[in-house]
Amino acid sequence: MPKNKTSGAARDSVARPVRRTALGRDAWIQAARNSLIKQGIASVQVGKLARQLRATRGGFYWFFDSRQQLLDVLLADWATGNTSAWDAVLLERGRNGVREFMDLVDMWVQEKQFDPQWDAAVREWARTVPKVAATVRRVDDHRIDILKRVFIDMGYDEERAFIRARVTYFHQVGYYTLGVKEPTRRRLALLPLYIEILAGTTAAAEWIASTHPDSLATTAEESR
Amino acid sequence: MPKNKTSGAARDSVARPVRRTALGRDAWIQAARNSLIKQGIASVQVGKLARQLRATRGGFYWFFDSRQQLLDVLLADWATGNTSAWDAVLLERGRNGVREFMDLVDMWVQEKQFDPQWDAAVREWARTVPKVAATVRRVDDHRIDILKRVFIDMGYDEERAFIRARVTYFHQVGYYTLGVKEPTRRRLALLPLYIEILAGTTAAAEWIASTHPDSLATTAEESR
DNA sequence: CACCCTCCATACATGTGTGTACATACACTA
DNA sequence: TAGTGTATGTACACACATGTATGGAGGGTG
Repeated sequence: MPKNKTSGAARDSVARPVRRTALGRDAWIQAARNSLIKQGIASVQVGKLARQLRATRGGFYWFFDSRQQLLDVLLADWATGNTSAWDAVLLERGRNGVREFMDLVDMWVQEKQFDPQWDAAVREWARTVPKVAATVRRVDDHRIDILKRVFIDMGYDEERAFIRARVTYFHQVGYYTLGVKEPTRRRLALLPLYIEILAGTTAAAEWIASTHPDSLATTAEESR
Repeated sequence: MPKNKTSGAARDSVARPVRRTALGRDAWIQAARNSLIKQGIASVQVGKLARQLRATRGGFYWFFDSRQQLLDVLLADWATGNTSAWDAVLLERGRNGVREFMDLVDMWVQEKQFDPQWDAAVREWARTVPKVAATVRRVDDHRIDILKRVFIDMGYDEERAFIRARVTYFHQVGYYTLGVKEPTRRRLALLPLYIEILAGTTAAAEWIASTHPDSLATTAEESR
């Protein structure tokens, strides 16, 4: 057993500043979520997170028993955190169905309140881990059901509302899965055409005019 | 250097039968593709493939310089192999646009000629590897362009054809990304409703009747 | 039959990730 | 100021993946 401990700095000391406040459990979780979203579940490694946090792996195991436990937390966080915005739409029910639908559309266009990249990352994760797949499926079914109610409020019968909910949701998932990057302007310009197909109504123009008065709806060239 | 070689069986010899014929390069590629589709790109490991093939890693490096080279082949194979069916649709152009559209729909419903799981696996892979993402993007754009031409043949103007192509393609990607599993019967029953929304025509019923006379189009309960 | 080329097995070196043991620094309290 | 719980650093053991070096089995061909 070699006891070469003359120098306090070991091999992997990389200019680690003295931290005044403790990291805390949440810091590890946030770092993990960011890594998950940006580089996939395989990149969520204790050592990598430690480097990002300017720390070593030692502290991690104070908060978590194992890496797997962290992953479980990550999944649970997603299931509750990235769907709450959906539920809000149905809280004020009985309004015009079109209005409810536009609230969801607004959520997608703005990309506030819910993060499509987060969705995509978890979906990628789910493809190879059954437990994750089950959770994602629950969330998807829930969201589709919300959409279905919205279409029912718009006057569609059960079956047609279900199909439109599916088409709309699948379309949105595909849109983000393909990573389409368009400026908000362009997105708003195309919006009426999307709405016409998905919702079967042309009542998108005045909504855009009222919520985004700065958009001139210029139909520019496609710029995915 | 310990020379305990009394037994010919080493640590990783797992009842390996004497192989009469050589594996060949294609055997490695096929095993890799299967593993990619079923368990993701991270599972494509030289050791794992060797075990599946009842061999050791030794032979692999005779055909490939590195694991990366195998992955490159895998990507190239997908780009050419899983899109050829799309191109075939446009070879006999000038037919009825509805007919062309139905050919694509048939491809999706039958899940022949192209493998949605293969698509999903590569898409998952693309999310974290830019080079793969670039290839997937090229393929996606190409397919969307094909769909656009089909809609133009149906009578839509450029812009509307483009949007319908997108909605249709995104919808399909989402459908497979979510891993919806339905019996073909159920799928055919819902088809007219899908077509009505996506293509804006009700000309799906007679097509189903002519190509799938055995389907009674029973609108059963949803059974994702 | 000898030879050679193809293909595969074995052993080794290396890198990297996880989890555990233990020492240690810091803050807060008595 | 001594003490206690919280949080982190350091070192070790282990597992496993990649890639290299090298020997050898086996079939075709002169």
